[in-house]
Amino acid sequence: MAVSSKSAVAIHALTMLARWDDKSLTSAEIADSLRSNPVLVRRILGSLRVAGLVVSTEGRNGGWSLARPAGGITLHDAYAALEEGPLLASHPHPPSAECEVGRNMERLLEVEFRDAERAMAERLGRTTIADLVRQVLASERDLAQRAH
Amino acid sequence: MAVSSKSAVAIHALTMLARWDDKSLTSAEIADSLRSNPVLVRRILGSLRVAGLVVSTEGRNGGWSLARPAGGITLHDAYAALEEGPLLASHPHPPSAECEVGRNMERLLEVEFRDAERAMAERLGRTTIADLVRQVLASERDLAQRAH
DNA sequence: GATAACTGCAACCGTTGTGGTTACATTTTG
DNA sequence: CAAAATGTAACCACAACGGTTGCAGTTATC
Repeated sequence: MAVSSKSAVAIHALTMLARWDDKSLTSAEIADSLRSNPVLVRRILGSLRVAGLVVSTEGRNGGWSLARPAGGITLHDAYAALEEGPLLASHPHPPSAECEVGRNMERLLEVEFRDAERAMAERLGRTTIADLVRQVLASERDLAQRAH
Repeated sequence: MAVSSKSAVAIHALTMLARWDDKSLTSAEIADSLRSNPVLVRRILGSLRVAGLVVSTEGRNGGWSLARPAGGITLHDAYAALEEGPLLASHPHPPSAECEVGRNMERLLEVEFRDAERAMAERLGRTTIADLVRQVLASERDLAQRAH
């Protein structure tokens, strides 16, 4: 378990905002669904706001809503808004330049790791929040049908 | 920076073992190149041994060597030997089943995250330790040539 | 204008993982 | 036996995470 659950929480929240995009949701409502804490939710949504994915309004009847259509927000957008820096960490400190391998390793690894990250980012970028809402609605439809 | 630098250290060590595979290397020699500590190196190489990537011999003149040809060891092998569990963490605890989104999110996210991880793993699996040794040797050759 | 319902934010807390280190038992070679 | 190596356990400082309390600021409603 390397990457924190912040991205999962963010995607969950974004999906809720997209599912009920006729109104705005409060951090308390989202926290209820997550079985978590309003402050935690506001922290994460705050990062999403900085990234331009959501907007918030203060005061009574305030809350959160999407800043743009759910079809234009990918899972990678959420990930990138929360996780900074490279996914795969290189050496904790520069290796020895006296060693034939040491003086080349950092540079070579950087290329490999960057490509690996890009592969993951590309995959996350293929799914949008709108896709998830569609899947949620489809699941609920199936569930209702099976109840007969 | 989400994934620890253990994988980077492991790949560095494996590349050294492959570069000088006529002899065995000690944890102290590898630690020198990493500017790190022999105990740390033994810890990480210990995991690689469990994964069947390297072998060690105790006692005087002991040390470490590859358990199989460097062309058959990929960067993903090293990564998998050290990092356990999913890369992308899902919810810290199960969301509310009362929420239409909550009761579907975990299952949907698991698919997305697993696919993203697989994309990264696939990329890491394309490069072998032998590839890195070749690149190190090529760099050194260029460097020597440029010295004229 | 007071009150209620929100966001925004700072300050903590306990837990976990990381990188690093010391110390020591064990194994093997010279 | 002595030297050189692995194998481990124990510990430390640090950072991040998930969570929580408390409170200031903002806004709609009565």
